[in-house]
Amino acid sequence: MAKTRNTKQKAAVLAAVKRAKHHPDAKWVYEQVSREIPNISLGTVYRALASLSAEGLIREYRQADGPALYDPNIDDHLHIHCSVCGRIEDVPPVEIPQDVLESVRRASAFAKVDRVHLEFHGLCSACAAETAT
Amino acid sequence: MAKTRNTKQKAAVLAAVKRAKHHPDAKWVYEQVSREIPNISLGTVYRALASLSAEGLIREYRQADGPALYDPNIDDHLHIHCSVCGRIEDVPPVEIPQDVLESVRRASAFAKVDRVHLEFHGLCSACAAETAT
DNA sequence: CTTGCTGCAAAGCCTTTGCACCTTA
DNA sequence: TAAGGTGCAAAGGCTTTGCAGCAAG
Repeated sequence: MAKTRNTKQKAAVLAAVKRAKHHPDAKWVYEQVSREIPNISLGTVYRALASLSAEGLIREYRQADGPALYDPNIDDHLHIHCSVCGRIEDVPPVEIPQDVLESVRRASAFAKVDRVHLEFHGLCSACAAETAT
Repeated sequence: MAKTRNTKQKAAVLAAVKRAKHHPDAKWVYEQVSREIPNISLGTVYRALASLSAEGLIREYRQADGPALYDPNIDDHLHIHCSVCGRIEDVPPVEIPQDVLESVRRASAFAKVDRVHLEFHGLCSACAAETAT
């Protein structure tokens, strides 16, 4: 890995992501960091986010729709999405049994299966309460 | 659902997706259909794909990176991606046990968990053969 | 005839990138 | 002072959309 410098921009981006109480996107981070460094550019935010992800200090979470999200939580975990409001919460990892992976491998004729993407969708309690109304 | 008309454009788009031996994107479909209907527009292809997906005749498969893919196979199934060449193959569905879903629901404090997204990544046999060389 | 569909082109959204200047180590 | 980072703005990839004319039912 190429050596990376400590700049105030990158530090501010890291701090912003780390203090987020959700899974922010680049725009949110940009707005946050702009308060401290008013002339920072969005391009720099993207570059810092990419660099921090590569270093493992944050996690990049690309979604099928919408912008990439950045996750301050680098521990192993999964996500659940509320289908109504879009809220995303962390949940503990779920293990897929080896024999299931093996059957997937056989069904696909792949040489190996090394990664599984698992994500949940549901209805968060806030939206459930509103719906009930 | 609003009633939808049968146009030759839509029929040609459906036929193109159905005869695809892979998971085509809009551009591929556009190129295919252009042979029959040379002046069809890409916008129409997108609209037809959206309409056919809504009708359940094909399946839309949005990826985190790259274009949306359209799947001629509407039976319940999952996908495995080769991390080297990007090839995508279908695999049979994998059931997540109810008690696992329930523990996810509890961990997230969601009212319910109704959908699970599961996808595999690995190394396809063709790429494995090349790597071995 | 009515209303949805089409072709065209423009715009939109998110992200990356080229470049000249600046700053870190 | 060398090399990576920054700001700016432009471009890029993919998709959607406004509009006026066309065609299916």
